[in-house]
Amino acid sequence: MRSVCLYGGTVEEQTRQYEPSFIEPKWQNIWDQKGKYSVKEVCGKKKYYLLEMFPYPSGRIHMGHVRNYSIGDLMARFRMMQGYNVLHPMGWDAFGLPAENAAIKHNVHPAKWTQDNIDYMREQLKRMGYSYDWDREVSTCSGIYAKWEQWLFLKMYEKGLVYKKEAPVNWCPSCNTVLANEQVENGCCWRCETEVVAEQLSQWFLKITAYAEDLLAGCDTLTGWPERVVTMQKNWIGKSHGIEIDFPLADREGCLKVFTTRQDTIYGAIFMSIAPEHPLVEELSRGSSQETQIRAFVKRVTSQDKKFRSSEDVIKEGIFTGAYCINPMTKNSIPIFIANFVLMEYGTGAVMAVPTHDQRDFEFAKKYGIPLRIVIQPPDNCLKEEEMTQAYTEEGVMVNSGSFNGLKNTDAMNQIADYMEEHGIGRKTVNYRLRDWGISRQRYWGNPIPIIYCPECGVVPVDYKDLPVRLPMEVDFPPDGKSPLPNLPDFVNCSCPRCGSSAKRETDTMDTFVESSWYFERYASPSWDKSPFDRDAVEYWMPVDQYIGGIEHAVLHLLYARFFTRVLKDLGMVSFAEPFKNLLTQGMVIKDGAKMSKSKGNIVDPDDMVKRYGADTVRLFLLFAAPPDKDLDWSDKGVEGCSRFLNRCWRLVLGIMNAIKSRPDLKKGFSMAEMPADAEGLSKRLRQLTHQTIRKVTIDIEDRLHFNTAISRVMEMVNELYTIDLPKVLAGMPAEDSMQKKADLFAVREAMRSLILLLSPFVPHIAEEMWEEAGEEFSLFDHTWPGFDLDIAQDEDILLMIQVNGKIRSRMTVKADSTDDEIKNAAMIDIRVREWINERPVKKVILVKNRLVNIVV
RNA sequence: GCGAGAGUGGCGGAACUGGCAGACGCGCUGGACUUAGGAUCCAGUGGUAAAACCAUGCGGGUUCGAGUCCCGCCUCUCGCACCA
Repeated sequence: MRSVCLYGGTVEEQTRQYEPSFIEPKWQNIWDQKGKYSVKEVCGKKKYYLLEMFPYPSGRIHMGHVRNYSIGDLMARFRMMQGYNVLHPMGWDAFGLPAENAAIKHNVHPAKWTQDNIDYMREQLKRMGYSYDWDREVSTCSGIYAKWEQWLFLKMYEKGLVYKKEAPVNWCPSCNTVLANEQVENGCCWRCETEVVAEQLSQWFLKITAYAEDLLAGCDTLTGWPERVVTMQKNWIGKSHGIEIDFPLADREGCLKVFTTRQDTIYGAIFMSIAPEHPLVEELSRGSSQETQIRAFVKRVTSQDKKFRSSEDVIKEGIFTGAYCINPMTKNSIPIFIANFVLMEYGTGAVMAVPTHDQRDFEFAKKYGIPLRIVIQPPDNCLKEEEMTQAYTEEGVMVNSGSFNGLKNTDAMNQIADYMEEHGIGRKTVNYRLRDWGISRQRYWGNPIPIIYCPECGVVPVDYKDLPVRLPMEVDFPPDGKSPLPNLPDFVNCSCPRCGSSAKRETDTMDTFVESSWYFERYASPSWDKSPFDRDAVEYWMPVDQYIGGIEHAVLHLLYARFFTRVLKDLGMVSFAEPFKNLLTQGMVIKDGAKMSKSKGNIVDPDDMVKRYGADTVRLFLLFAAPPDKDLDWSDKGVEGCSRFLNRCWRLVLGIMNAIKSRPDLKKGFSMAEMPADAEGLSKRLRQLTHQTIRKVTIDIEDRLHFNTAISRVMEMVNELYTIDLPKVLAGMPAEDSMQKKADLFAVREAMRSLILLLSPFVPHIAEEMWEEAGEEFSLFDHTWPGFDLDIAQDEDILLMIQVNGKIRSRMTVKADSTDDEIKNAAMIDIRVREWINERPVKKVILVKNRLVNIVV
């Protein structure tokens, strides 16, 4: 017989303990059995599509997932309570390399490994109590998903958006596969950080560049996205306006095309630099006295790995080809160099070199003793070629530039471009940094590319009726990490769909970013089998109203998904171009100053935390410790604080209910819910607190996405309720009924109900349990989000600061309806204010409504 | 180098359009209740002897009033990076 003390130990009654390990599974089962979160399209009901980036089934959920999904669940439940028809699905980005590595290491089939992981992680997510509609679960390695993705590939093929070409590609020697440009970070593989090397390979590409302009223009419509993500996308697309200029070759046919954005400097172009990979390298250097040296140079540079070659501190070097071309403006003959810093991937792979006004060209010219020619002079001082120590890249006045002399270079830009177009020297062009998306992967565990190579017909797409091309399940994984597919005759050998002769199947699989480019549409009709998705369902749910995920996909996944959506639109399959209306990029979970990772040994396992504190506490902590878009420091102490707070809420609600239950008369008044208009005393104080809290929490969640401050508002309310000591107040209420008693009881109930409702999207289990304890009906989540009344929330008395010369010297309370003059006069006669004014004449009195009075003397 | 963001107590973080700097939580200190307290409740907690003064990276400015706006620096984080 132990007494649990409430409010200084006055209540000698056994109070039920808060036991998350009991109540959390309880409510999870109830929600599950009642199908609480499965949704249908309801005509006319306002929808809300809340999506979190689906996980790769790596084995276990980590804290970053838990943070991501806790934010999502909060927002989903909040919208549900606001009356939206909320789609909140979950699935698995299930193809990928780790499954193959596991196959080699543990001798388990990737399909089994993946499925086991999915089963385990699904249980982990269920234990967190997220409001997913599990009926819509999608796994991208399933036959049906693969089928419709291959179908989309073929549609794109028909549209000319898919092509195969031999090109230098990014090869990751550790993953044994090719990577897209977006998947190379600082010259290293995005997944394993191995240095990427260049390989010449024949590869399948998706023509994302055909949408470069549209993707860029669409950026301006992404008003619900973080600005930096939009900027990153814009930079990645990298549009630049310029002009393509023809430099005729001297002593032979043809010309060298260059792309430049600085046509104003063309009169200073006194040599030419071309990339070592440039197709004219061979021809131009033929017959040169140093042909062998040129070969050696080209070979050396092209064999350097990407990271090394593109790093800033690589010295600029080059070699003269022996050939010349003509500067079309000066008509001078200028030498053509091969230079290591010129990129074949950008522009035309050739640049006109203007050493006086481009730092790279300057360094190059200095090294090889090429003379300089200034064509732009700064407005004030006069540059001299022989005194220059660096290139002058600022604005200025044109000199040495024929008929353009004397013009501001910024003004000359267009005039020169026009002149060149008129004289057939060049064409205005737009150039993009964006490259086509290489999707071939030399891997097994991915979606097969549905293509057949026929010795008669060439490249032939698989027939639609033969979809999907299935991965063979009987496979041995070679220990060298290479794909087993090319060595499987049953898979490779097939007959040509066109002529029937024996043919070979494509053995590359698709980049897994293809799956994540349309899964959000698949959720709308996850078992649909007539096409990738049911158009009506997609039109009902899409676009995603709120998308939540890590910043690491700012370019990769988000760009691909935008591209795919545009393709679907052009295929007539959807009506919209942008898939994600609002985007929230959540920060990382940090421990001891570093991102949680196995190698750092600073991982906190969600399972352990849930076991110790319960899912609600973990969720609350992740939402409370930082705003969602900032990095979050994991703190064991902080978690305890959240656990403590939930216990406090629990005792508060149960304490009130105990007091009510022990007094039949209170119970009666308590449930009547009738509020007299002119509330005074307790009820007034309580109602004001309640409505102020509702107001702040609602704004914090809905408008500002500041969940941490929303929680702090609720904490303030709880603290305030504790100082009132409601159980004691209730116990001391008179036996006979009165209007005052009714009002007070109503206000207590309103406060308690509101408190639980405000907490519910953060901590749904304890909220549901307290709701039940408070005698309310299941389910809390059928109840609408509490509204607030501004009149009730309004303070009658306002505390005003009084400043003298901008420094706070006193404060006073005034009635909310006081006039300006009343307030000013009241401030002037304040004793402390008089001392500070000290008989000096008052120059000015500034009044800021509801804030302060400032007296200037 | 370019672009974006940030710099506030011992710590995580508050402060909407300029208007009580440090909400809320952690930690710490004291007290209450206790056989006990690492449970719970109450109080305190930026600095300094101070009711005054000083404090939001540094230096200027605008203003009655600046964490917030402007100018110039410093530092950190992120993205892009020889892009012609």
